[in-house]
Amino acid sequence: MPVRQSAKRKNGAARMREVAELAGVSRMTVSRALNEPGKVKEELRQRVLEAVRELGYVHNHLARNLSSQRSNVVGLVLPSLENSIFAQTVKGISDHFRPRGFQLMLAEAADDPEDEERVISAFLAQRVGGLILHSTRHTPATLRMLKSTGIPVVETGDLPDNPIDMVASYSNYEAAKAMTQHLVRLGYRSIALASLANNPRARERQKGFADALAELGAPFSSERLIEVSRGIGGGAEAVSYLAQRLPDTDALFCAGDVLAIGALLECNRRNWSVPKRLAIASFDDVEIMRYVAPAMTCLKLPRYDIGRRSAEMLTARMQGAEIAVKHLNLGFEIMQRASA
Amino acid sequence: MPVRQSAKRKNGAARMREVAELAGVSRMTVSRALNEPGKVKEELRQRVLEAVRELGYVHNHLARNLSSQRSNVVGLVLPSLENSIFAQTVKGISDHFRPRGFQLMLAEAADDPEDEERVISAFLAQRVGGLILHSTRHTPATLRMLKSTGIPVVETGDLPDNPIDMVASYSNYEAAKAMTQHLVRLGYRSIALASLANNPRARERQKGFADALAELGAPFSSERLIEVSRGIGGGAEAVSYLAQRLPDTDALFCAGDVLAIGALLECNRRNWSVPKRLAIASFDDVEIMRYVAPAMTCLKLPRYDIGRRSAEMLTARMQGAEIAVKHLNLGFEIMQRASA
DNA sequence: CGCATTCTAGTTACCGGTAACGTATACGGG
DNA sequence: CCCGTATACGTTACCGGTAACTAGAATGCG
Repeated sequence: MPVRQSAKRKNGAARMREVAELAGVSRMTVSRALNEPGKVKEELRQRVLEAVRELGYVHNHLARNLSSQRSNVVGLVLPSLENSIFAQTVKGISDHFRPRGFQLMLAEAADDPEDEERVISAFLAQRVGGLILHSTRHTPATLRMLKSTGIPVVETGDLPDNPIDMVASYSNYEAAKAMTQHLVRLGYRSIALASLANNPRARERQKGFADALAELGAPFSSERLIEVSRGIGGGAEAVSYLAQRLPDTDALFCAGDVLAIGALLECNRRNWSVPKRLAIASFDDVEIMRYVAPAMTCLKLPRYDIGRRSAEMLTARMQGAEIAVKHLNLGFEIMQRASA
Repeated sequence: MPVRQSAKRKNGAARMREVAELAGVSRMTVSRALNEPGKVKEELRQRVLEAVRELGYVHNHLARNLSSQRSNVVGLVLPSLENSIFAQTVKGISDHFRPRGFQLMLAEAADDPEDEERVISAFLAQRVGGLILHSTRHTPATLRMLKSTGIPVVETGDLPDNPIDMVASYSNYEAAKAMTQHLVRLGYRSIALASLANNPRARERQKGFADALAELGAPFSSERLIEVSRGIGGGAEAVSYLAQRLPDTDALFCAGDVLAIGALLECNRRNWSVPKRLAIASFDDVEIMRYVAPAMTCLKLPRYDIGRRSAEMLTARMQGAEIAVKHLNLGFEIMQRASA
């Protein structure tokens, strides 16, 4: 006695062939009804959709992507999953992708190009259709892999000198330089920069800071580049360092929102009035910056837009379009508040 | 004149068949050399690996997953991508998955079950091998879909009454209740709770709060359940509300770290001493809680472990193991500090 | 009204792997 | 020495779709 096909399946998921049989059409018609509705007559399309509903059919994008040699999946590589700064970028990406049927694959590569290489290699194995890399430093092997697959890539996190493909970012160098110039214009004479070590973006910020001071003929020495540890404690370290080693410093520029909060709290603890005893400026405008007392002067970076625009460029290219402007400098803004 | 096979390919990626030819073995041997190294003689395995290197071959997991009817991809649904609270959970998941060759697909479903249904449906189309849902409220259609595919699912964010499959979480009800009892023990007599609206987890916290007060015979009325808007501003709203409507309140329990910070800043602005004029306790222990003045009394929730344990259970099940304990209550801790 | 063109749906082959089974060789024990 | 069992690799069929091509029907146009 023949067993009905559907009863044979270990896995409950219906296949397109069953939908086709139920609707009395060929598989190809089902495929078209789902992917290019305009190419199937309304009546048949309805029959197909009803069969889909009845069987609880779920389109198999694995098979679709394999067969069509395309992909609706995009890989995103972030330096850190814990830093809420990146959350806005992820949100921008996700907001763009969701209504368009793209999926986001996420991985972390802690500012280590070797790590990034492994992660990208895994993404390529999944045959992602595009990549967003929050990093501009890559191993030669990574560059080779990306070149040879030819998938669209957006780099962000900084404006690289030799982009792989597309870019959507602001310039860490320019932003740090602008804020430094701003502080000088405000009258501060002895400025220090606190930033994290081992981070290419932090290094660009240091360069921007140093160059701004040099151009303005303001006093500068490398001891004004303070490298501190991650987290709020790092901000406190910076202030303690100033108290001990550079007590004449009148402004501290923190290359990160968390550091700035840490510095502010440490000033409070020491009863240093901000900005009178020490002015503080921050690199990132998160919500709390507007609410602390004094409100924090900072750079406002286009975090959300970086995500949105990256996703836009990527989907355009994945759908075969050529992009007119491949390198987006999304700029920044200085939010002048009370802390400096 | 015959064209060499490799020259025909539009897409540069080498296929397994080419690796097989170069190594002088069958495709199957290549597949085994990559997936079950023990089943291939060392010499052949080396030949295969060399061919892989020479051709820059990247294993196609799309084809692998389709053919093997398995999947190395897990879907994660979060209520919000912007809330840094979830970042720790994502990190826990990612840390577990990465060394094991699993990939993470991410999507947002803003505490809306309909939204979640769409997202899950898209994940099923991608044939994810498992799901982690930061939510315990689902549509009937969602439950049907998940039941029929039978893939392993971990719910988190709260302890649900009728779990779909596995659970790894703490109890919002119990946590809120414990903190409320703690505040009462500390001597506070007139306590209010600030939380967000339209959020099932917030509702559980309200219940725990109300029940704790009821059991202790402490005064309670529903006007002590303050619903505020998201963000730091929400915390300020709560304090303003108390100032106007319930000035005798001596402790404010904030159902979220951001609200607590907002409340604290608003108290500073009003020159209300914390905890003397108003004690504040928070629901989540983020780094800043230890550093604000006064340091914030709060609940410490196992955010990272939720991610790690969820991923552990999922990978075990995806590899065919049966799980002894499917429902994990990961508990919480009260961090007694200075703000209450 | 006849023929070229467009539309619609079906057929065939293939995407790039793996499962299941088959076969030859090596091995071990009675 | 023979046979049962591993071991190591190959063969065949299939996973669930889509591209490219084909054929028949409908439509447009001079």
